[in-house]
Order: sequence, then structure tokens, then C-alpha cells
Amino acid sequence: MTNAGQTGIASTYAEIRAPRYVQVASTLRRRIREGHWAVGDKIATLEELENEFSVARVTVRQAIELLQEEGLLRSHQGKGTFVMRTPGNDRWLHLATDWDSLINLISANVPRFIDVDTAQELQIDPKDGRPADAYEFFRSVQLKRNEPYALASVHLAKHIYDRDPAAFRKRVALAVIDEMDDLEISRAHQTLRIGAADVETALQLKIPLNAPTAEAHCIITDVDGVVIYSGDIIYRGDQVKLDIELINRTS
Amino acid sequence: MTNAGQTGIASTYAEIRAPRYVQVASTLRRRIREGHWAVGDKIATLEELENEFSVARVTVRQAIELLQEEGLLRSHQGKGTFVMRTPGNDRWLHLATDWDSLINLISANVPRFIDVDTAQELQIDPKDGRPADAYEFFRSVQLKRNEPYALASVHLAKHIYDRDPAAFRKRVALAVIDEMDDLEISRAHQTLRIGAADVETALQLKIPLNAPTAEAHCIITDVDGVVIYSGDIIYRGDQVKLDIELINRTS
DNA sequence: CTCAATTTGTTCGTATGTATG
DNA sequence: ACATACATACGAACAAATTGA
Repeated sequence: MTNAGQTGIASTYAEIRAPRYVQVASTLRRRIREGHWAVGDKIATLEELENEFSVARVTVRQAIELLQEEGLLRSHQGKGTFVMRTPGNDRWLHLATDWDSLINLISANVPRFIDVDTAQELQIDPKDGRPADAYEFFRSVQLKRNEPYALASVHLAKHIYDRDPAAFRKRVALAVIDEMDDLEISRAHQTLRIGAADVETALQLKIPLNAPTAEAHCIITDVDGVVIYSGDIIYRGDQVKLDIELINRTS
Repeated sequence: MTNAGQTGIASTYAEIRAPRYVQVASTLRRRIREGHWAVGDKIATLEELENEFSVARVTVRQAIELLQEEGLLRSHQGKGTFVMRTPGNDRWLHLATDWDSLINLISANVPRFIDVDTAQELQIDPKDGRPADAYEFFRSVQLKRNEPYALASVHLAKHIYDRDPAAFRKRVALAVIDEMDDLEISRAHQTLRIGAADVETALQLKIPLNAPTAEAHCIITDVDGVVIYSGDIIYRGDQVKLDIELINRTS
């Protein structure tokens, strides 16, 4: 309940390039998610919100209308505006920090492949390995409960792809690779960054433009130091959770 | 690359609440980042972009102006528009995935403590441990090169705090804990989620409202299963990077 | 029951931003 | 550069519903 912010939305508008009512809605949505206002609670009045964000009454109303359309809020004349439900997210996708759980996580996924006219260029950091002669490029949307949760752009070494093209066109590449028992992997490395959804990502994942995302970059090299797989996977930021054991002496 | 022919940006406007020139800019930014156009390349002409995105010439120009302000593009009358640099950030803060590197990362930090009027409530998931009798609550901004990069909200068990109040009021709590040789830690666990900066976070970290953030929740329990430390640390999303070794048979 | 305070709902005029052709 | 249209945003005033003294 500490609205200490004097500056409000107004001063940030230049940087964010999104309508103010969208920004206000975004902040209110967060407060609901974090339990600042619980379900059933009456949220701050229009006047309070006007002052806090330094916007006009109509702008606050537009933001609240947006959240009413999402079913998060409900306004009643003379009474106030109340929280109907949280922007539900108790269903986290636990990102993997080791190979087996990564495979376990994705092997059941059925990707929906997207047609691409021009392959994305592959840039390989020399410290990650040497490039293979040729690559196949795929792009796919990963679904869970019929909802998109990640957008994958994958470069797969052609000599690996040629071993079972049908499988690679139907299933998640990593799962197919994992099942190739004679294929020796020397290193599989993943880096995770945080980004914001661009237009295509936003559309494919059905999230707002500039919504936070987790961008995983996964590189797999064989015993000769050749990069056989390079994947950029963009996850919805609102569904991703990472568990890290720093110390565990309980077991 | 994208849905080149038919729809363009126009039909997506209703779905994505952002000005079209921002959307076009977002798509162009992505192409530069992904190497569709390399540094030094001439990008598509205004006419080509008009047609591809089905927007007016002026709208494409606005998008390009935005990217010129970011220093990604430069237009030359009669020649075309060229890529100056790629969007990425090269100053990453590598988040830790084990205790020693976590301590190593933060022990040199000098936190700037923030006065708080009301202590944040501490809720402990039973599976994480039992609560201590009492806690001290701190909030601080972590600085690097004199720039804020994280906002920490920490609950520290009072009986630990009382062992060296002066240290805990001056240094990073985890570093002080690490140096207490007689203190037995049974488990230190961290979960990482992705969020967006609310007004207070944005102000403290000097980032735009709703800019992406990494939210780390760190729990430390002693040998009796009592939670002695619970910290919520919000990092700037644009500076955080996580390295995960899935498989490494090279060493 | 009435009155006043509170709170959302509505409207007007104006200004600026966005987008087209 | 111009004419046009629509979206966004402001401030202010007023209307309508609700609540409690």
C-alpha cells in the first residue's frame, strides 16, 4: 500500500512507447498477481490512482476497462472496483538445469512447425565449437495444454538431420538427438537471458508486445568439437521458473 | 521471414496495443539481432518495407527513426539505410548457480540500505523449512560501477542478526553469513522467475516501468530446518545472464 | 428517512500522437 | 507537405449509485 511514487507513469512514457492506459493496466495487473490486492478486495479509487500515476481519470478508467475485459476486475458505481481473480499463474514451467530433466521436460512436447522462407543466420562463438558443413533450420512453437509457451529457432547439423529427417520434422530435436545412442555429445551448454517480446514472438506466444521473456540459447557439440545443435528458445516470461540448489546437505 | 505477403502489421494492431511504428521497429530490431541483416548491410528499401508490412511510408520512416535514435541504423539520402551495430548488451552480470560463485559475485558489493516504514510480511512455504522466532527486515539497492543493478528485500533471523548487527547493517547479508564458520547451513535454495518492474522497482533501479526483471528468491535453512535467511532480489533484466552446463565431458 | 460523503460513470472541449493516401 | 481520420490523453464538470451517520 505504499504509493510513494511521485513521478508516476508520465515520465516513463517516452521510454516505453506504449499507451499510458496499457502501462497503468500492466502495473495494476502485477499488483493483483502479487497479492497487493487479494481476490475480493476493493482496489484504490480512481482518484487515488489518478494521483499516484499522474494521469487523467479517463486514462485510469481505460486501464481498468482493459482488466475488466480480462476478467480480473469488476467496477460498481458508488461502491468501487473489486478484484475478481488473479491473472492465474500457479502453473509454472520449471526450466531444466541438467540434461536429463531438460529431455524429460520437452520430450513429450508436440511442436507446431512454422514455415520460414529465409533461414536465420547461424553465428557460432569460437569458444563454443566449430561449425558443421551445413545446417537445417527450423522454427516451431512449443505447446502445453494446447497453449503456446515457447518459440524455438533451431539450427541442426545437416548430417544429423539426414539420419532421420522424418523424426526431426515431427518431434522436438533434442529428444530425437537424445535417443541416438551412438551419437556422442561432449558438451551441452545453455545460457539464459531475459528479454522482451517483439511482434512475431508476441503473436506466436499470444502475449503482449514487450512482455518479458526468457531467452535460452542452447549449444550442443560432439566429441570433435563440432556444433551439431544450436537452439534459441524464447519462453513466455510469466510461466518460467528456475530452481537452483546452491547447497543441499539434507539428503 | 515473417508473414510476408498477406497480413503484415496492419491486422496485428488490434491484438497488440502498441503504435504500428513501434511494431515495425520491433520486427526490424529482431532482424538485425538475428543477423538477417549484418552490420554494414543495407536493409530493405522503404518501398519494400511499406509493402511487406502494409503500412504507409511515413510509418516505416518513424520506425527507422526510432532505431536511428538507438544507434542501430543510419539512413543516407539516395543510398539507403544501413546497419550500424547490433542491439545486444555485452556487460552481463552472470548469475550464480552454486554457493561459492554466488558469494564470490556479491561479497564485494556495497549495498545502499533503504529505509522502510513497514516490514514486508514473510511467508514461508512449509516445504522450505520452519520459521524462526523473529526476523530483521532490510531493503537495499545493490550497486555495480555506481549503477544500481538489483533491489534486495531480506528477512534475516534475529538470532543470526544479533551475532553481528554492525556487519549486517553494512555489508551483504549472505557474505556475512558465509563467514560465520560455526554456522551450519543445511540447504540454500534459489528460484528464479521473470517479472516486470513496478513503479518502485523502476525508480530504484533506474529502469523504465514494466522493464523486464529477474526475480530471485533465496532461502537458507540451518541444520534444524529453520529458515535463517529469506531474500527476494530483483535484478535488472537487461544485465542478467545465467550459464547452465547441461553436459560437460570435455574436462 | 434524509443528507452528505464517497465512488464510479459520462460527457465536453481541447490538444497531441498516430496513420493513411 | 497537406488534408483527413481516428486514437490517446488531459482537465473539468456533472450524473448516478452506494454507504453510513
